[in-house]
Amino acid sequence: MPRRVTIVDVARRAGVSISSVSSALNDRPGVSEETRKRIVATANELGFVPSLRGRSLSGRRAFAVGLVVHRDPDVLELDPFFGGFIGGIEECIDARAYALVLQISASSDGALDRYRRLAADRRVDGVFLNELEVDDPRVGLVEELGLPAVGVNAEAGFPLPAVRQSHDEGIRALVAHLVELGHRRIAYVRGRSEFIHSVRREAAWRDAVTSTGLVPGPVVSGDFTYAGGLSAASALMGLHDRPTAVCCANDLSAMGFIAQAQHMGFDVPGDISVAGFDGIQLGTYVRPSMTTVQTSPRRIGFEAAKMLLSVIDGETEPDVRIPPAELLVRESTGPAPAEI
Amino acid sequence: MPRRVTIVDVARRAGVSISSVSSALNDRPGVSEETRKRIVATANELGFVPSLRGRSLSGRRAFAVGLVVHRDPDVLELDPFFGGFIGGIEECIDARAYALVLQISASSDGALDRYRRLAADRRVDGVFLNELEVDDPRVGLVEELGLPAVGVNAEAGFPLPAVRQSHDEGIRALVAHLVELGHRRIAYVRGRSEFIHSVRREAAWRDAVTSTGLVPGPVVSGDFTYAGGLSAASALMGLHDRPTAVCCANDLSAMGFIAQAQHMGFDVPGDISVAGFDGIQLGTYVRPSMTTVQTSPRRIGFEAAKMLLSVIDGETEPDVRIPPAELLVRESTGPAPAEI
DNA sequence: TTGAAAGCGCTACCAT
DNA sequence: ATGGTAGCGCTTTCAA
Repeated sequence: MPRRVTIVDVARRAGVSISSVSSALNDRPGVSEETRKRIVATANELGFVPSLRGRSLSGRRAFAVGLVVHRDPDVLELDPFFGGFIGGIEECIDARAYALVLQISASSDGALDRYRRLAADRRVDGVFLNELEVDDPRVGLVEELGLPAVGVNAEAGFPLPAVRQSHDEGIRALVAHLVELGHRRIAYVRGRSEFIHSVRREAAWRDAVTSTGLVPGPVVSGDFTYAGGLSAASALMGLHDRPTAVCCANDLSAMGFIAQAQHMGFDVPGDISVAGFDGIQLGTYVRPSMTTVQTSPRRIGFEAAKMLLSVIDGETEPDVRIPPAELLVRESTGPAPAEI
Repeated sequence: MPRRVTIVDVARRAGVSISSVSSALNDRPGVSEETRKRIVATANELGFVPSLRGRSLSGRRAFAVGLVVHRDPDVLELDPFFGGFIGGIEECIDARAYALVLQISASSDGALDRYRRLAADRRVDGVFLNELEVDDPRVGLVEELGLPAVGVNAEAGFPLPAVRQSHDEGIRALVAHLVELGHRRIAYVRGRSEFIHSVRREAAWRDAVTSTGLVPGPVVSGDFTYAGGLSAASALMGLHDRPTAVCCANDLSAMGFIAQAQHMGFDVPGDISVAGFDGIQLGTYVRPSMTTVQTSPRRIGFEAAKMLLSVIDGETEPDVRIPPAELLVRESTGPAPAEI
């Protein structure tokens, strides 16, 4: 293993001082164009790659950002959201030679410790705050730690810079679509109410239904899971005045709902229209293919990363809005049954 | 933002030299028990957290390991495997204060560049080589880069240390299970043949079938995807001598297969028994619940991380074998139909 | 047992 | 425009 080429080697070879090399390579003023060229050439010739560690220690930067995923150890299959989200982050930070440090915290309280350690070790220059909860303790924590952070799909009044994709328009369009199909009893399968995006989606559904003059149908919990969707269907489809359409908080629970409804002998969408939320790949292929509201995890990741890097650079960033999630009509929604 | 507490502060406060502090805090010999205690106490009192950057620069360690996930940008929903795998890695490395750097490389050739950058930046001390392909170029690359690496589910003769979970026993048990149920025409839905685990599973299936004295049934591609499973079912179930049972390379394609078979009017498992591979959560809930061979991503991640840390420490590690993947009989497999 | 000091590789400031 | 040099915070010899 040959010794690493350092800035000293470049300086010596180019016949200049290391400070000139540093300035030249970082596009800082104070070097003549001529010397800069020579230095760059020498650096290339020698295959010089500045040491991240040296830069980190000196420049007080980790050149990395952190994402803490809060998942139960038992349910450690990552949400479909994360693939795109992380892909978007990467797409952005890679161009600036940053890296992503991923942490998975099994226990709920453990998550906060991860942020503390990340900060104590100065392992990252900033973090993403996603899957925000109501009164999320992380907000206070990052402030206390002095850790730059950006929120993802935060509620209004969120004290930190945040990127948001509105769900309201998509949900409104979905409800309008259902109403147009003749549905009058539209139920909702909610997610876990500690998450603000869960609360927000439900509120959007309620508003949308109400604003068409209808009374919101029954609401049951679906827990964002397939199993939750199954039991939600059992509950709703057993009702006396059962709904003719149902909006689910995410695609996974919608898939469970459809499976259980079919199992109970109902036709989808003949007897019951079911819509999901997220726009996961699978929804394209299942039968019936799933009507959903498609979000943009990749775009969100990209913008959040861009924002985080700016915040790290000390800029005060205005919030960013991603174009709203859009309704995707497929086969799981159809005309309301004539009678019931 | 108060200035960070450094080793100098601790040394001064404890009335010793910084080298003594370093030795004491790292459990190195050369400090009396008495001084060590005093130093530890002072460090705690001051809330001293050693700077990762200082340690990195001096100790030539990044205290991080890397995982490059190779995914198409369009299919950026992470494989269910990764959740558990990453969880296992974390569980292991967290105890040693290492962190995981995750990269997602959109393009195929880009993946190799990620390893190069990771190595050039000395951003990580080692990497995981997973989803190994036949003649995988990464093997030569990490050797050339001098980057410590461990393989995950590598083939025999793999030149680097590797952790493996045998699939053969599970697949053999699965085939035995099907044969016992009276199946004689057992087909296979393969994954993408560039992956060695894909090749390996198919070979295991073939061996298992052959060793029971039967002739292996038809093999079609399922691409590891739900959509692939759909088309595999179209192909196989349209055959004149169609199989009565089918083993799929993974759960996702099995789900697609089941959906399409049902759509074509076949009963699962009445007309066709379908088995998956992986043991993803969803398989528990779908109808019929899925017979599968359950792997241990978390355990694999844990052992791979443990091995990688050892390799980084310069130890020569023997390969590790995880207990074999086990057959999980559920509802998607049943007695072979009497006639056809 | 203890401590001084030399790195590690860079950035940034201050002379020249 | 250039170069010298003092950090950054730690580990690791090597003397004392």
